[in-house]
Amino acid sequence: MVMELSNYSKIFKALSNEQRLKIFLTIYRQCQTSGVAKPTAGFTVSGDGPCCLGDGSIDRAFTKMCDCMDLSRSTISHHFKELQNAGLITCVREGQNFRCRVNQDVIDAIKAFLG
Amino acid sequence: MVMELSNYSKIFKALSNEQRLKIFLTIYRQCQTSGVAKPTAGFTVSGDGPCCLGDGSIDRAFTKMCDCMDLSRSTISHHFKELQNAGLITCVREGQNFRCRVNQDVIDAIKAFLG
DNA sequence: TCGAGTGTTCTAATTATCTCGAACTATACT
DNA sequence: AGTATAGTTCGAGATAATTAGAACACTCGA
Repeated sequence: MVMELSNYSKIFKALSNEQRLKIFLTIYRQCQTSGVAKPTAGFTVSGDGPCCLGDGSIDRAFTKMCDCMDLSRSTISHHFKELQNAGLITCVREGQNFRCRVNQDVIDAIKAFLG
Repeated sequence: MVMELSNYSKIFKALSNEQRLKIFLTIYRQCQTSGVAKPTAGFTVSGDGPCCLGDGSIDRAFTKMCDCMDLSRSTISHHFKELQNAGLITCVREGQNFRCRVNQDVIDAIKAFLG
């Protein structure tokens, strides 16, 4: 996957906000295509328990995330859009909610980019 | 290497600016500890030739980077500081100049973080 | 169809980032 | 010492990011 440098900076920017990074990790860990939770290695989140989404999906993500992240719906919506815009996640509507998944290609591209 | 989530967002923030990312790549590709240029995979830089630093080191980096990146010395200095602050690079003074290297541990931590 | 729940869009305020230029400090060479 | 070269710090302006709240639109169940 070959991208412009500006794409990479855009991706890094999407992950540069701690709240947004938390959202991304929630999706990444709980909503893998394999259905298996993929633990993201080597980090701790001080003062925070696991996000309240624990049913293996991120249905009703926005509202639930509002509760556990102390951010408004509009802010969470904006963060989701940023992540989508960077190509990191894809969301498809399922009724009232969304089903989101991480684009593994992009993750792999970042890792390749970093050597 | 276990870090707080905030450390990761800090690292991503450091790489989120395209100019700074360009600086980082210049160091990464030309200043590896092995002494071997490490090509960073999977990206193109539209409209830009290779950075003018082509002698295998980044001596006189600031001034040269000013020339080829069209940024002032103070701005470049600031960007270097950001990269150091995030732990991505380490710079030691050598006379009038600096010798910089990328902290491979941090790069590896990012890759592990991304699964 | 009405109400509750969910996500979006717009607006606005606060805060942070990027950048430069000027003045400054440090080093090297003569 | 004097000069040239290198990088730093400070101040300030412009631009961008973060966030909330209000008003809106969509979906589902009764």
